[in-house]
Amino acid sequence: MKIGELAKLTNIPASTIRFYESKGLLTPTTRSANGYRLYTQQNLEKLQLIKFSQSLGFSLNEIPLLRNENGELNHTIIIERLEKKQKEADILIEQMQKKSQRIGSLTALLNSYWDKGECLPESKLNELLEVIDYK
Amino acid sequence: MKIGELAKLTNIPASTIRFYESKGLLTPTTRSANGYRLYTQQNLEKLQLIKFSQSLGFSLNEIPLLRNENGELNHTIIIERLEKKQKEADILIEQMQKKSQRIGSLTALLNSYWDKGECLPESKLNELLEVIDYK
DNA sequence: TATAACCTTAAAGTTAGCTTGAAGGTCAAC
DNA sequence: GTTGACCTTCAAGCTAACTTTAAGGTTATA
Repeated sequence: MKIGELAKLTNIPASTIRFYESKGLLTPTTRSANGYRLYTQQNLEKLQLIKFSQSLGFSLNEIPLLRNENGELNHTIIIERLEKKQKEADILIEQMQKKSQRIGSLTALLNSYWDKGECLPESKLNELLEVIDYK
Repeated sequence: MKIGELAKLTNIPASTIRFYESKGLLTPTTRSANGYRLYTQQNLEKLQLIKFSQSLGFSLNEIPLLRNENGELNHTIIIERLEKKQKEADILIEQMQKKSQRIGSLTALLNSYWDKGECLPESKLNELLEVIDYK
């Protein structure tokens, strides 16, 4: 199939597919006589695997590292990196939860000032940050 | 105080402080005769508030929007935006939790293949993605 | 045959939040 | 009087993952 068809099937812009090629991530198996890129079902699956890997938190630079020299997926490395990504994700979750809590506390605090008809004393920032457990 | 002192006190590089000024976020109250930037305690607090706002998820472009024309913090807008940021954070947490679970399922699946001495069948990607609840 | 919908390449632009570099002025100490 | 640590401005560079533009070749259809 030509690049436009692949783009439609995967919902990935042709420009992005060409960009991935320039990064060495996905080279079409063949070219037609006129120079058009021709993709196979395997190419399509590899493209989907790229998007899937991204969704797991892998950068475009990391994706080729999941395969060994002959292009096969390397189980050992994949599992190792997956566990690392999971740890990173879990740390991020914790940080985001703290952030969400801080926002909640801050909102409550601002509302209590507001209810008293007062303004947030910008000079009391440091106290404020302690109240909502920042730093 | 001069920019170097402010940089040391806040642990923010002088280049970053100048960059914030170029973005209209923090203008020093005065300049000395030789053109050096001179900052006050209020300037320092405003700088810390910038960093704090960033930590809550506000972009540099959003930060000025939290103040009204005369430069005062606008409670109504702040609370409105804080609630929006909290929702965004909570959505991100959910997504990250799903991602972490997907990684866990995928790792388990890969390990089960591996234990049987088999390789991941790249062509069965679609089945795989269903197993780990992707899409 | 013309026109629209494809395809090609190479290079530049985008966004955010900085950092780095070049070229030079200021100031305190030795 | 010179060395070194400051400060100044303006401009360019950086990263990631694309997108856009320009200039041109190909193909299907009316």
